[in-house]
Amino acid sequence: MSLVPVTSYIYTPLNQLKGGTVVNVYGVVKFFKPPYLSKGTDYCSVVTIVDQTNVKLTCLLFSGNYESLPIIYKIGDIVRFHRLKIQVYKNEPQGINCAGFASLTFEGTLGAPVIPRTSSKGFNFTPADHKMVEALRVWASTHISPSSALVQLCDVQPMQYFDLTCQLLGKAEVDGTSFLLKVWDGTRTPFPSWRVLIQDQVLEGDPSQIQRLQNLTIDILVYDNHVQVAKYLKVGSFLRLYSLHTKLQSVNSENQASVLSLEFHLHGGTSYGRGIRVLSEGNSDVDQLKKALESADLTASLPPEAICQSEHEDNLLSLSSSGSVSLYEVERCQQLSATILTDHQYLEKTPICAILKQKAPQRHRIRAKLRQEVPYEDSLHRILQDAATNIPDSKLQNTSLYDSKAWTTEDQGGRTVVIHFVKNNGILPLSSECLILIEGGTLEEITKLSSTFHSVIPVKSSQEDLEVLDLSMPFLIQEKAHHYGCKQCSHLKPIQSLSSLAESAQRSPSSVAEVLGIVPLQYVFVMTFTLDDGTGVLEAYLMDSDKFFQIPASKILADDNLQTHMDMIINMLCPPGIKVDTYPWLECFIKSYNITNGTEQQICYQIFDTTVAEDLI
DNA sequence: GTTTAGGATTCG
Repeated sequence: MSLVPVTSYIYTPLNQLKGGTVVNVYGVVKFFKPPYLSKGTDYCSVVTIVDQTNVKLTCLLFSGNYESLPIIYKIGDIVRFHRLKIQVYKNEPQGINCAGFASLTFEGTLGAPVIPRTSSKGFNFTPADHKMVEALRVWASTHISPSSALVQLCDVQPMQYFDLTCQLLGKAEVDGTSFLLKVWDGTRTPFPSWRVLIQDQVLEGDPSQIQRLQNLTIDILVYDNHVQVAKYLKVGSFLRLYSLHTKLQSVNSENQASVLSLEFHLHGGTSYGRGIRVLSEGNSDVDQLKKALESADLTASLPPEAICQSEHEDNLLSLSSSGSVSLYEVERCQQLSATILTDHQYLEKTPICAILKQKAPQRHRIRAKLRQEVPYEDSLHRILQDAATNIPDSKLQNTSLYDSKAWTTEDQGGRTVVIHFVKNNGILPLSSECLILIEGGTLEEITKLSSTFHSVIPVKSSQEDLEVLDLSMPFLIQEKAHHYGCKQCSHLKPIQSLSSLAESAQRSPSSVAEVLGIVPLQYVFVMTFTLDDGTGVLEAYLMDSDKFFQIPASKILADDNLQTHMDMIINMLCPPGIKVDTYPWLECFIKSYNITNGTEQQICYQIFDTTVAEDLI
């Protein structure tokens, strides 16, 4: 045993971590929450790193001293942690700081100087460390999506989360739960910033500077836990605000014209790394910001002009003055468009709020997101559940048309299920050729039965005869093919009408529909898209046989692959389980037209000449 | 000396 000072540290690759050990690690920051005051006594920072083994490690770092937590500015930064304890949480290794924890942080950009950011004094840094940082930079450049380029205010879009690098010009207390920050980055937003009402005397900052830069200055409201942080920020300091949220609002001004303004919110909580961090001088992003401030377009700070829809329609057309899409780095379809236009590319974009104020007929190009979460299976479940409360009538069982068999479930509140096996000339066909009617079945049961029997019709008992359910429900199910009827045009006939069908016709959806008085829906995708671009919401119809989805509507019922394909497209347009804000953008052409509904005039919108982008299908 | 949080957007 010798007491020679440690001159070289061993760094454990992230795929070799064992619970209960204390290790030294290097990694690229994949996610982080800037230090914030925890509910306990310490500041907390959550940092997820990854290394060349492609294994991730989430670290919980606590300290009573804000400065001693890693000085991470953005995703892609490289960190070195010494004396990190590895524990196991939810069956995964997790890092947590322990006595003697120390960190260094480096910019992750290839070629940038290797200068550690740290509060540690007398830290050890060798040529081997230098190499380690360089190696991680090289690896990250091909394995980590390039760290999000700086989003400037001229690039921001309505309805977006992004990180903003800016200088603080003014601040003011608004109320207990919100605080106003006035900031700028030298560029001008595509829509004028909202102005948060405050009492003049509470604004801290240079009023003449704020006045001079008013058209380059935005108002940000920060809430809840961020208020404390905001209070102590120094006017003039350089900041990064993480996961700032934009929202475009249409506000009626005094003269009744609508004025659009862009709101900036830093919501409460720390989800997605929401927070504020003061950037130190010498940071390359601060240098870049300073250059932008110096070269700020002073013509952009000419007298105020509200963008007014009735007078300056043209000003509204472009959502981004730079014409570029947001640089916040996510999948292609989230920032570009999941759809492409097949014609009329000359049309410029119009915000929905402007379209809603115009007369029909018109043609517009829009960029919006689907708003609805598709309730498809849920609504089928609901219709079937409703139908199952209807008590099957034993008088309607075992007729000349069908043989019936009834069950009562024991563990489901005595739900009764009746299956009626439709006969052919008094004889039951083989199950693979048999049409059955089902009362009280669940979607799972119906799906299962449809794989055994040729066709399934969900029914319920009514006064005289069985009848089909709500036409929101398929009237006929054949394996995975769901056949729907038109709610408006169908005039339902009793189920006994099936007895007029010949054997082969019993299995044909069009024949079944005809005798039951159902007008089958034509093979056209008919959908209502609720489109939202942050300025307004518009309901547009899509009536499409093959163009939009590039799937022939007539073929989809019979083709599993096409159905899967369609599901994928729909899931891509409105991914289940995520918020609308993160849905992909859709660029669409819509045309407006007038309809008369009784005495009421109404404007409707239909999507045309738009198709789902090919690289997404 | 212990707890904090344990990534996974607000709803103002």
